[in-house]
Amino acid sequence: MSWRDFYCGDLRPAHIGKRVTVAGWADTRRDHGGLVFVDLRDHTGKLQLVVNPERAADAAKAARDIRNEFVLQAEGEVVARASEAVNPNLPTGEVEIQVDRLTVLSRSTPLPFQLDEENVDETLRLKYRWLDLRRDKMQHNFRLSHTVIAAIRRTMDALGFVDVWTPSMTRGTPEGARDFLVPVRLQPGKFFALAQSPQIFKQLCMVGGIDRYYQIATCWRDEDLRADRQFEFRQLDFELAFAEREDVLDVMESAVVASFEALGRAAPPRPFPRLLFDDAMARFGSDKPDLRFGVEIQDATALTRESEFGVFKNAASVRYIVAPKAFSRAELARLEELAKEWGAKGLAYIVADPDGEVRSPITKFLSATELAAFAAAPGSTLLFGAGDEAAVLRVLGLLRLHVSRELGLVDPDLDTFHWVLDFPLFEQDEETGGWTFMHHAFTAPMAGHEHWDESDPSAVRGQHYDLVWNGTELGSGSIRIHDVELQQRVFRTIGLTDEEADSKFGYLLEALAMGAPPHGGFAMGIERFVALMAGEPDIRQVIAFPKVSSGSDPLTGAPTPMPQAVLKELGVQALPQEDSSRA
RNA sequence: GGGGGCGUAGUUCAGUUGGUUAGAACGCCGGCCUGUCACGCCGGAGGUCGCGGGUUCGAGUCCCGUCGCUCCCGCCA
Repeated sequence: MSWRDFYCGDLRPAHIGKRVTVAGWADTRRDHGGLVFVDLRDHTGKLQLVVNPERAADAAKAARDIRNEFVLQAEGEVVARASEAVNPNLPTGEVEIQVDRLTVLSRSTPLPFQLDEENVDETLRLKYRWLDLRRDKMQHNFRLSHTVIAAIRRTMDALGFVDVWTPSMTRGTPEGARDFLVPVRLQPGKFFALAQSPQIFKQLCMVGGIDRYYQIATCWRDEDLRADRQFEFRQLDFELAFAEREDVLDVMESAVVASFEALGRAAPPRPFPRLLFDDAMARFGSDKPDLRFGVEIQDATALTRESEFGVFKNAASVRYIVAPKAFSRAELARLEELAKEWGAKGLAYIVADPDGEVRSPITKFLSATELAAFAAAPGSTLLFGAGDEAAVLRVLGLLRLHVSRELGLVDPDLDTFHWVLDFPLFEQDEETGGWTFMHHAFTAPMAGHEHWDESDPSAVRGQHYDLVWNGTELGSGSIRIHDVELQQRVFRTIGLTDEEADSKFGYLLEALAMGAPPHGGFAMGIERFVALMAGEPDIRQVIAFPKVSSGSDPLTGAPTPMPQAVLKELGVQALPQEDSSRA
C-alpha cells in the first residue's frame, strides 16, 4: 500500500470513476462552511479536492483544520466537474476528487513567506530553502538541471568516456585560486587542499591508459562570490588521449547540443563559430565577448598619432565605440563615472543629436581628417578610450556591454555559442612584473611555438580554447603538455626553479617522463550552463543550498567558530578576530 | 581591498518639506458561509522603522558610524 497512486497533476477525464489515493501539500483551502475545497499540490501540479460533509463527515471535520502546506492524503472518487465548474487555468481543471477519507499526514506552522509571493528576500528564501524549493520555479530549475546533467552523462557514455572519481582532498597549490584548506589530525600542522579542479589527476589518468576520462567534478575555490560564482561548483571535466583540438571541441559541442535536445529546444548549429583571441580583444574588448549585438570597437590609433589633442597624441592606443543614441549630458557623466571605475582616466565623446547638432568637448582640438573620420551619424555617440592598449580595450569592452544592455540592443531570444582560440600562453603579472600562465601551467604551446625566450614569452600562443555563450564563459580546455622537458620549461618561465617545480609538481613530471600520450580536455561549469539554460540571472537559483555573497549559509548558519579543543586536536589555532557583535 | 543599490508588521511594499496614535495588501487568529478555485463577508492581533550615535522643540525621514543582503571592479591557475 503506497501513500498515493497518482501524482496530483496527472489526473485527467480518463480517470473519471476511479477510486484513487492522492497525497501532497495543501496549496489553498476554500472553506464554504459546508463544502470545503482544497487544492492539493505536488511537483506535477494542483488538484482540487472536494470535501462534502454529507458524503464524508469525518473528512469535512478534518478539512476545516487544514492550513497552508499541511501534508495530506486523500482517498476518493475522480469525478467530472460540471461544465460551469471547470477551471480552464488548471491542467486538472476538468476533474476533481470527491473525498471519502482525508488524513493529515503532517502539519505546518504558519510560513515565513508565501510560496506564491514574488521578490521575497533571498536570504529568507535560503534560510527556509525547503519551502523555497516547493515553488514551481525551483522545481522547474532542479528538474531541468537533472535533465541537462543526465543528457551530458549519456553523451559522454556514448562517446566512450569513463567516469573516474578523483580526490577532493589533495595537495595545495600556491598558484591559481586560493585554496580551501583541510587540517589533518593525524599530521598536525599539515593540510590538504580541496581540489580547485581535477586537472592533474585527469592528466595522470591519461598517462594511466584511461584514454577517455570524464567526471561531473565538484571544485572548490576560496575567492569572492558573485552572481556566477560560489565557493563550490561542479564542472563537466573530461580528457582524451591522442586527441587534437578538433576532438576536444567536438566532444564539448556534442554535450551542449545534447543538453538542448534533452530539453526539447533548438540546439545551436554546429560547428560553433570560432574567434581568435586577438580579434575578440580588438573587436569586443573581451576574451568572452557577447556576440548578440554589434557595437564593435574601432581603432583610431593611427589616425590620432599626430593629433593636436594631447590625450590622443600621447596615448599608445586610441579606440572608440559608436552607441546608437545621442546621450544626454547626465548620461555621459554617468558613463564617464563608470569608465573611471573601470580604470579609465576620463571619457572623451562626440555626440550627434538627432537634428545633426554635434556636442563634444574635444572636436575643437581635432583636425579635419580626424573630424571626418569621427563624423557621428545623427542620433549617435562616439565614446573614446585612450591609454595603454589593454586598459583601453577593457574599458571599451565593458562600456560596450553596459551601453548595449541599457539601450536594449541585446536580443533576448538570440543564443550565440562560439569558441575563442589561440590565447597567449603567458601573461605578465602586473604587480611583480614576472610572467605567469594565462590559464594554467599545463597548456601546450601551439605548433611552432615550442621554443621561446624564457625572459619574454609574450608571443607564445597556447592551444587553449574557451567556450562562450552570450558573453558568459562556460568553460575552457586545451591540449596539454605531454613532454616533460616542455613542461619544465614552462615552469621555469613562470619563475619556478627546477627544485621548486620538482617539489610541487614532481609527480606530474615523473608521470610525463613515463610514457605520456598526447592528450587534451575541457572543463565546463555546470551551474553556469544550467542557469543560462533555465534563464536564471544567477547560479544560486539552480543550486539547492547555496551560500550568500559573504560566504555564509543562511540555512545552517555555517561557517561557525570551533571549540579550542577541536582546533588543538587538528593542530591549528584561530587568530583572535575583532568582535563583530551580531545584530 | 574598492565602488553602487537596498534595509519600515510574518511577507511584499507605501510613508509628503522633519510634525499628533507609522499605513495598505497578502499571511495569521476568531466568526459566518454548500460550487469555490487568489472564494466571499464581518471582526481582531501584529512594529525596537537593521543596530549605535549625532543634529533638532521634534527623526522612519537629515548627518556619521556600523551590521546584513545584493550587483560590480580587483580576485577567480
